[in-house]
Amino acid sequence: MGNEIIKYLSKYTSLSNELAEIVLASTIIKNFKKGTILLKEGDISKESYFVLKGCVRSYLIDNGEDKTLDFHTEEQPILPISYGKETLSEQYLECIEDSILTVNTPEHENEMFLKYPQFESVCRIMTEVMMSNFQESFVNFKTTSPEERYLFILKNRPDLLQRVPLFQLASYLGLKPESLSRLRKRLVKNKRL
Amino acid sequence: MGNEIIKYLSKYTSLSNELAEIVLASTIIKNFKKGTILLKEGDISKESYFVLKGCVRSYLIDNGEDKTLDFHTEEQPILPISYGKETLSEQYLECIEDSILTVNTPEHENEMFLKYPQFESVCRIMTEVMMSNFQESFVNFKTTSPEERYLFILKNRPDLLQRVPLFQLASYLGLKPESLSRLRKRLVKNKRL
DNA sequence: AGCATTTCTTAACCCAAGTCAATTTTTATG
DNA sequence: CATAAAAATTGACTTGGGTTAAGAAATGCT
Repeated sequence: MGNEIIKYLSKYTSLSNELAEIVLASTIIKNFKKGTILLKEGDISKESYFVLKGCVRSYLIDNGEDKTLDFHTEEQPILPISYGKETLSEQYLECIEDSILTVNTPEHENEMFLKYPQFESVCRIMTEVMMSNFQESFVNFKTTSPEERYLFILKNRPDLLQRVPLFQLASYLGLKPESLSRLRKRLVKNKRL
Repeated sequence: MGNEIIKYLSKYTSLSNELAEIVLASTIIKNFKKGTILLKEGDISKESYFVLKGCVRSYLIDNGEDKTLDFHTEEQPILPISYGKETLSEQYLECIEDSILTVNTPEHENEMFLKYPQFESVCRIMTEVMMSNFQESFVNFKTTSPEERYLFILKNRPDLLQRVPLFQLASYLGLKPESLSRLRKRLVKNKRL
């Protein structure tokens, strides 16, 4: 447990064995019980994460309504919107399963940058990769209907349907639970899905 | 013209006078006529931009349908989704006004990083800022209705309504032109807007 | 200026999502 | 295991966006 983060970094940036050792040695891994709130509205976000095991839901309360922004599962980074900023978070992060996460802070990062300047490059590239992936998610959301989004999840993250309650999935897809219920019914009827 | 980019960088990162000079001296500024396509489907994206003057529309053709992803105007960076990646772009970038842009390439960046290692830090921070802003845009889009999005534009980027044809604004808001037309009519009727 | 093209608006109709309310199913908990 | 609570479904009704088609308004062009 823990070298997943090296595997992940290596996918996008060439990491020397030396630097891999350093990253691995300085990575903080923590366990969180299901239900743990990692970040809540009004907090200042001081940590970013990487999911080794489990599932973290990102959401916000908008006019009293709980709206899921994302589900983070194995091998995915979690970068809070206000991470490293002074502004108060509107975002919540909740472990919806027992989870094992690497935990990172701006202070820790800066320390690493000073000690190992090559690490700055790794982080810049990773942020660029995350930006690119995130842009793709946005495009995907913007150019598809709720039905297409549901089918996309079914195809690309089928595990989510087992791990996540439907009413949370609904808000993730931009729907009310009742509508997701009807959408699913419609699919079964029309396409024998 | 050109020191806007320094002003922009300085908003988010502390730039030494020396580094500011260097950035300014090595910044490439180009003029583009209205209608210029900076990036098109199938291209490999080799340039990122910063708008000094004008307007660049980002869009893609999805099932034959033109869908606007963003409008980039003065003081805004343009980071193509596939910038620096090997993958073929699905995205288009078009100057919808005569525009003055700074032009940047991965090669140029890497050169700068080698010569001026502090510049890597500037770029990392800028990418983090862009990531954060972009996440906020996504949240905004995901948690609002087309009407709310229209009112948001009206409030926060009123210039767009003068600069951009409504049918392009419609797809930006996630609507068909006919629906935007009705939406606007509805607003006038109900809220005397 | 005059004509063609593009953009914008309007109307009628359909369908999917929202709303509200009630019920069923599933899950948690003593 | 029984009961309460939470989650999911269903139904009736409203509303707003998509579709198609037509016409009006604005813009471009020679």
